[in-house]
Amino acid sequence: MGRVFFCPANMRKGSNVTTGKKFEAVDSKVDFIALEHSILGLWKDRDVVNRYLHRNDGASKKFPFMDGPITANNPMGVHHAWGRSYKDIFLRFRNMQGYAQRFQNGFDGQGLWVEVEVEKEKGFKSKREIESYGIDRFVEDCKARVQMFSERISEQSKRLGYFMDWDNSYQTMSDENNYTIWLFLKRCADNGWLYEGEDVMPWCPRCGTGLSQQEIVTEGYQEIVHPGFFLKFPLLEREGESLLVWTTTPWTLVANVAAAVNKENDYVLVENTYTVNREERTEKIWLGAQRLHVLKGEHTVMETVKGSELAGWRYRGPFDEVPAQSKAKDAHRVLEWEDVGEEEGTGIVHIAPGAGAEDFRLGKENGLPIIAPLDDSGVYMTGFGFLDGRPVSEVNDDIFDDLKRKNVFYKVEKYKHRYPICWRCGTELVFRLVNEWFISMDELRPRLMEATRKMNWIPPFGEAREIDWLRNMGDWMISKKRYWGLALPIWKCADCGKFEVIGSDDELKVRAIEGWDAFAGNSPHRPWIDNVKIQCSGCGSTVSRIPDVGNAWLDAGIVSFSTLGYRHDRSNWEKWYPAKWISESFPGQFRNWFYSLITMSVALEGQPPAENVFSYALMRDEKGEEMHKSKGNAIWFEEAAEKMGVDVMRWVYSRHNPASNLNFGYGPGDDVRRQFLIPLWNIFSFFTTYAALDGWTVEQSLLNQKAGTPPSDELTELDRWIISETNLLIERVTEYMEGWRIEYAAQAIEQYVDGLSNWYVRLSRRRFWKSENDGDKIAAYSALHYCLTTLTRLIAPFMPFVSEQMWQQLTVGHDKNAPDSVHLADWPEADKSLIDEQLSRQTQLAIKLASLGRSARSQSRLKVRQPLAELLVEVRHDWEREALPVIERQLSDELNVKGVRDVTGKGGLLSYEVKPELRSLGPKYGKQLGDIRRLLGEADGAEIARLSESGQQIQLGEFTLEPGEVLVERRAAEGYAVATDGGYTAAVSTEVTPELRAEGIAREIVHIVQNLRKTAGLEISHRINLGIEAEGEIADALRTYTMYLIQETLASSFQLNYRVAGGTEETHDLDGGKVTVSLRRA
RNA sequence: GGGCCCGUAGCUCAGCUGGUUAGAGCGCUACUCUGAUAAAGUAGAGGUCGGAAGUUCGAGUCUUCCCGGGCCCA
Repeated sequence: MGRVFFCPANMRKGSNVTTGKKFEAVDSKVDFIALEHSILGLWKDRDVVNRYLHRNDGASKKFPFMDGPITANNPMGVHHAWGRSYKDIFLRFRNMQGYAQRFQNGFDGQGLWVEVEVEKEKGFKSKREIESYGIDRFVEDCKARVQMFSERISEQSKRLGYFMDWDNSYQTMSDENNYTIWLFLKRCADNGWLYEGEDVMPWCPRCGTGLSQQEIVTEGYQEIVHPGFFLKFPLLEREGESLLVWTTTPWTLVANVAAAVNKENDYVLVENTYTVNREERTEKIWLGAQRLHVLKGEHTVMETVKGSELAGWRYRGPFDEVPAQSKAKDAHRVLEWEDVGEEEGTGIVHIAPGAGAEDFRLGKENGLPIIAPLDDSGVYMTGFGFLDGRPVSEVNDDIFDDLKRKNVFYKVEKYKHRYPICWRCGTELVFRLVNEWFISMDELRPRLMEATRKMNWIPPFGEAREIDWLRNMGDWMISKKRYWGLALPIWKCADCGKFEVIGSDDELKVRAIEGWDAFAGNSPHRPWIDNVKIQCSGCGSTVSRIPDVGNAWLDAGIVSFSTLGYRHDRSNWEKWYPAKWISESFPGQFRNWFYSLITMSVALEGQPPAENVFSYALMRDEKGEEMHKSKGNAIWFEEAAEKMGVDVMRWVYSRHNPASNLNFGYGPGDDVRRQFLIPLWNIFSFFTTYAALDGWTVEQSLLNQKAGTPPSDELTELDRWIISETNLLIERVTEYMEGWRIEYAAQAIEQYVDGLSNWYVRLSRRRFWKSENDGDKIAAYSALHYCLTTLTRLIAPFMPFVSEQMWQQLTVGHDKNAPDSVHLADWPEADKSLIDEQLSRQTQLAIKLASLGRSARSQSRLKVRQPLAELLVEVRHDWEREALPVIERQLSDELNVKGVRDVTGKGGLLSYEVKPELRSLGPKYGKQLGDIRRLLGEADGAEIARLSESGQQIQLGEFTLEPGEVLVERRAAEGYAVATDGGYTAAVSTEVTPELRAEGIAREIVHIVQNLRKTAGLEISHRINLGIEAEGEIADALRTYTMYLIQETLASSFQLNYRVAGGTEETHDLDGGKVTVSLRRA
């Protein structure tokens, strides 16, 4: 090694920046949760959050984040904390790198979810109750709820260590947000994309509103058991024959218009004999050829035809007598429909275009009449006979009886399937014919796809998911027949039918012909906005707003415009749009926020709203099961924060692969605390304890630029190694974080900490412990301090609390240029000149050989305290042989041997004993086995072992043995204990000479004294008076190693065969005799 | 029916563009070591990398098909 001058770039801030401040010892025991609270106080006292938010205000490079609004309807759970940790971590990382950023948090507050909670609070069960309570009061209650939970979530987020501009969060319920959506909707109308349509929609009878496609798919399906009704449709032109149909929604039978078959499939006519009420009955029934097993009783197949033969047949419907059927009953016939399958039911499908989404489409294609049976509360309208005025949920039994009476009932059996339910109240949905407002997607769809492909999706399969959604989705239904939400700015003339979209508050004021004064001063919500009337530009009539409110994803989708002053402050908007990145959980957001954000951005500006989309999966409990309040396995944020600690929580999140579900709980938290956080803390505690003891200060650091820069030979190989590793770590973590591979970054840090703890510190302990303040000791302090201060900044984004504590004690006041919070510090930059790949590989080799050496020692049954003469190693590569002298010291220290010898290629560490494998050789060779046994004994065991293990045949005199026909046993060569793995071998000589034995005894005694010091409650720095009573070889050893004993145990005085009066004492029975140790603080 | 993801040790998962003998943590047992460590080390196991075929000098990794699980759409 040449003389290299050390001066790490990240410490090169100028001369004389250090102070003579001493370190304060840190206890190895720590209460992380108390620490977190004290750090929260420190941040407050020093105004750290504010200074953090504005530290890059003047920066030329920027990295704008656009926050997806969190629903302000409930307190935050640990699953929210997961997503918010990602946001905070990447924001902190970029902030340390010096990018200007946006720190605006968002709250989502309009929509049915809030209404449902307020209804629960008030005990409302229907829309009528809301209206009699007063829409204005109800809306105010919704606003208040959102306000309350916004504050609650803000407080929780602060506890999480989430640094945001909390006083400046945006609200989707704000006037600005709503009016910006008006602008968007007007643009849609101008482009001809906005229309009012009739459709059959999934409908919640309790909430009295339709649900959009997006809403159903999230949590919208449940396994439900329904009655599967089988019934007969008698055919008009084929006397005595019936179609057998099946339905799980008997309430739709009254709206039946047609029956459908698949023209490709086979259908059969059967003569079916079965018993009803002890009476035998025979009927002719048509059904799918693959569905015969649904029949009761006996059957005989009479005829088989393709479905196309059935098309056009007319039948009598089950409810032809009710008035509402008057327009349909003569039209009942069989249709062809390719979607009819053979997997369930009878192969013949009942079609009710007014009560099913697919039915509606089929009806339109075939020009069928539509019968719509239900009102908006799920109650039958008039014209449906005995069903009139009855709620849909109660009619199954009566329909059942009625069909029996009409003799068209065949049978009923339970049927379990996935059925849509209301995602907020759990009510089973029905399908209803309604008028709703839509944004047409035909023109937008290709543009949305193009924008989606331009974005960088993390994980990459997100793009495919979004594209798949865009390909399959229908038009966007944006209306909702509710109260609390965006007031759709659509005024539709009752007289001429013309509708107009108002694009802003100013425009409305100009157009208003009445009601403006009643509205002015209120937010643009119901009921106040509904006062405002305009004049129809078509016919001049006075026009009211439609009563509908908007889909909540409009609210969240507009934020890339509304939060940036798109309407009034273009330059600000231009500065921050489009976002550099956004982040949400992916399972729901492809069709929700990602979708609406892209749609609105493309519609208004023709470009993607963000460059990068970082998304993540779902949280489960630690057993992998879904978390549910009712199941009792949900974890509240506050509880987790105070029990597990926020740093631990955040590290659990950080080290996890975001693309897969996270099994979260106290078990995994505990693992992180024990395996990562405590070892990390212990290094910190170790450093401060000894630095305080020795009075070492940063002024003395070899890694600061000072007059006479120290040459590298002050630093050991070990120091240079850990400094190299530190710079490698900086490189890696930076690269991973820039590539959004947060879990790689966290795992790299974990590996580094493990190496720092279990190799660097472990092997350096003696350097700190020895009493003289020499160059080697100063080098050790310098290296370790450098590592810790660098590491502190690398972990700051992930664990803001513990990193802050470490920064305060390692840097603040020691380095004059250091900011008073780690979160105001710069992200470290790697100094490539300090990275030594060769040294890295060499040390890896040392770690591997040490592991083998420990294994060998453990087989020798000799304690590591017993010094041994030498370690013999075999390695595989030339560079490894050359590296051995470099790592010799590390190995001999770690394994307590006097020297390391390279025996690569020399053999001899192992001897092999080969025996015949009798089970296979016996039957094969019979009596010749004796010869084989003899020949094997004479042969070269090592050579046979080699052949056998490389799968080659073995020539043994006249015999040729297969590789599996010998058994190889390894023995260590005489006088050695051996361990081998993957071509590497380590052996220790097991011979203990009298000299080695004496040294071993001395070390044993030191060990006993050290333990006794602990027992006596002495601190590390206390000096003692020591007395030992012993005889024979123990006494001899102590005489030889008196100086060693005194140094190691900090003894001011030592006397052999003496008992320290009034001290602590212990007697031990050693191999060489009894020994009594007594000591007392000097 | 279409799209996406997943299948590696008892459990939870790593394994990046194909490359020596597939790893970690947890869990179990035994032993060792310890004046930083509530730790650590060593050993014992435990795997036909879901299955089959193919491409290749070489496949956990690429291709195809199949099986199983999950999510989404229809």
